[in-house]
Amino acid sequence: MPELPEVETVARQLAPLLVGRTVKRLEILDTKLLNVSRPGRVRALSIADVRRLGKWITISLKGGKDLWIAVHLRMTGRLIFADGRAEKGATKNDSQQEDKHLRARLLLDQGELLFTDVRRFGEVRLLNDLAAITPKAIDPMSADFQPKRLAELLGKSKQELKAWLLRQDRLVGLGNIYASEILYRARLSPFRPAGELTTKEVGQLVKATRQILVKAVENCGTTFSDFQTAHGSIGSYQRFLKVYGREGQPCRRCSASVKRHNQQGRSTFYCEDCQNVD
DNA sequence: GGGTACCTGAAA
DNA sequence: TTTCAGGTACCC
Repeated sequence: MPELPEVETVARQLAPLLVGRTVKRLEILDTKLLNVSRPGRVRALSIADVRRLGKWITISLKGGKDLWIAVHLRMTGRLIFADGRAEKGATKNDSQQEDKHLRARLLLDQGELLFTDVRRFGEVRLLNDLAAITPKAIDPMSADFQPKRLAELLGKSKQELKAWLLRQDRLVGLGNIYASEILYRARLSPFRPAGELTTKEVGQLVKATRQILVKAVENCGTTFSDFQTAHGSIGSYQRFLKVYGREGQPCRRCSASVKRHNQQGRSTFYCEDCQNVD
């Protein structure tokens, strides 16, 4: 579920809620989360910082030895802050559903952070440093993301552009929704060989990527089915999606029917006319 | 590089 | 019953 804008949203919302709090303990409820060794180490440390690192959310703990809690949401992970007071709005049914998928919880001096994950692909790690999860690839929201740099990365790749955009070893953070949206905005075919873009097209790609990501972050990401922000509310960028999930509906620019095509086991949405697809 | 697997649940 | 899902690790 979460791509860069959703992860950024969660990190930004969690920061003011968590920074300065003291950790009481970390409870691991899902035996699949084997990467967390000696969770007792977090006890009495205070939270100094919360940020996004690629698609990871890192919580930095200070006091004695430095430690980081890192969370990857994968497809259906959620990090929700609960202030401890009973939630009047939530029905009993909702909370029971939530409990069923509760995989870990971080208890604080005030409130707690809940990690829930339906499909159990998500990860929680306890790290002494961030080396293992620090991406070598470029973050498309950073100042390093420039046309010249992207052109170098694209090189002479023959891989289809949509598939190339999903490769986290070149760019970190794009996923299946935003890859389609970005290509639509840049008016580029998802099937073009990545290394054959002209200089002008690489420029369009950079511009479209920045614009889409900025607007998605401003709108707290996209909620299709699962995604929730740290407050348990949903994102609103789905209102702005031009092609993703719109198979058979008219293109908002030219009215041609939006197409869906399976590319390496994943759905790609596009407009044949606007994106010059043969 | 491209398929397949990991897991669960909702929708077709 | 089958297909699909905001991700990615691991196999040829």
